[in-house]
Amino acid sequence: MKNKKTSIYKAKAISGYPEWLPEYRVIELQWFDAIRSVFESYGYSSIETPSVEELDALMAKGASDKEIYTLARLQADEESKKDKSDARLALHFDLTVPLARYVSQHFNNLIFPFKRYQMQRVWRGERPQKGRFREFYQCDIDVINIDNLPLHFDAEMPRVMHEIYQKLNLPEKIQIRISNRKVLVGYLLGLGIAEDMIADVTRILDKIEKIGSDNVVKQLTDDLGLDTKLAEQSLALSKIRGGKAKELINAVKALGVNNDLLEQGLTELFFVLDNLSDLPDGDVIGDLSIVRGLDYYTGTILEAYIVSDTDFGAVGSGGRYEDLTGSFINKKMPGIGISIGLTRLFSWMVDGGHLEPQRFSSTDILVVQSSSESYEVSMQTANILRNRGFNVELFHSAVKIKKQLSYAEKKGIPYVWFPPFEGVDVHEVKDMKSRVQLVADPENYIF
RNA sequence: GCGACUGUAGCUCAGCGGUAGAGCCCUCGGUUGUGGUCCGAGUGGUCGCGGGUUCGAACCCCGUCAGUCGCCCCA
Repeated sequence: MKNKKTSIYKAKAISGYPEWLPEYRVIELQWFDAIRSVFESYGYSSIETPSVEELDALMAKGASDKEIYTLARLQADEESKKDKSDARLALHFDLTVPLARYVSQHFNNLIFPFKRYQMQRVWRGERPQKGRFREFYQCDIDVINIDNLPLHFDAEMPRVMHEIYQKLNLPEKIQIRISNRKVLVGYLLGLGIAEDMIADVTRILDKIEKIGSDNVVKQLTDDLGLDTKLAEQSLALSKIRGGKAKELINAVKALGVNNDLLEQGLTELFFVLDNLSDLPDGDVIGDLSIVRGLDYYTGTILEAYIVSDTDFGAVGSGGRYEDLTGSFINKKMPGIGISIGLTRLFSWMVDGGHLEPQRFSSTDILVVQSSSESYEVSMQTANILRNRGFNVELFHSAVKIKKQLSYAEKKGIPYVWFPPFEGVDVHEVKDMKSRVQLVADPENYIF
């Protein structure tokens, strides 16, 4: 190994691309299992779509403001770059657009309403930050149907979300906040705000919790030119928040704005909140400051936050879209879906020290190798134990027992097995925790 | 894309103009087949990179790259 230091590529983490040590990865896998079992308990089917889609497909919904990673071949020369036959590929930035493509493509083979779950990495080129990654897992469920989709599904989504957060053993409460874009948009239109300003106004209203009411009014007036009264009226809706469906609806009505869309939205929101009223107080609330991305959501919208750390950002979100597949197929297909931000939530747990590191490996038994001549007997012993269903590791060289025990200790392996060796013709097993060592038969020893 | 701060050993950091340091980790040892402690020894650094100032730069200046946090946006 004459590698000159100067030629070594210094190992370093790439910002925004998280990875965990084995003792935490185990827990991440447990999370996947827990989430999957809840998804399946509600009858969702699993699919997986490729990491890439054609760039045109990803952009079809006009989501061009997302930071999309495109793929390029290192060997691509000028000639092939001009080759139009190669469609440009890009990494998906969420799982909803791939779903739309998938449903359109496999339309004839799917059963509707199509309920699917998908747990995959997604990629976004945004600048990394605390809780914000460039590569991360999203765990999604969506229901998509032809022509119309019952409102019951709008209530099922937060219920599934709630169940998952319960299952993950989190140290802090997660709150699911629900609103309805028809309420928000209808209210603002009813106030007389121009349709083409709705997006800008809602974007600012969304910041109420982060920057406070005064600053919201300031931005609405300074940046958008709303007069102070209109700004305050706009804000009035966003201040409404609460658990009881009826009171929430009445509070909106008390603002005295009349608009058909608003009425429709209130009816939907009431249905959803009322349906969830059996859940513990504060776990699910109506919150009219919720805005969500403006791309395709049209009805119910929801976000989930860590109550003690809302600045950390949403750890789950979702909503209803009137027509998801419009750009892929000539059918109207409404849907509703949610996404659990697994990586964000998991990283919060790791960084906050909320996770108890697990064993480095799942090895149950380490079989000692006494000498190079005894390799055969050690291997046979390991096989016997492995055939009985245990996870067994055979130590990789005949070094001092001290080193082999130390290895087992560090890896958290609970048992060390000593096959017969010179002078001793029985097997022995040591319980690392109690330090007790006994004569044992690998064929039938009960651990 | 914009702004603030930070880059010294594998990790956490000290040093802040005069020949590179600590703790942890790792390796070896404290005799015979037995791990968590303790003791001793050792390996390991282009002080992010490139210029400049200076007799002399890890330290000062400029640039650059990277990281962290915030804005934007979002899981």
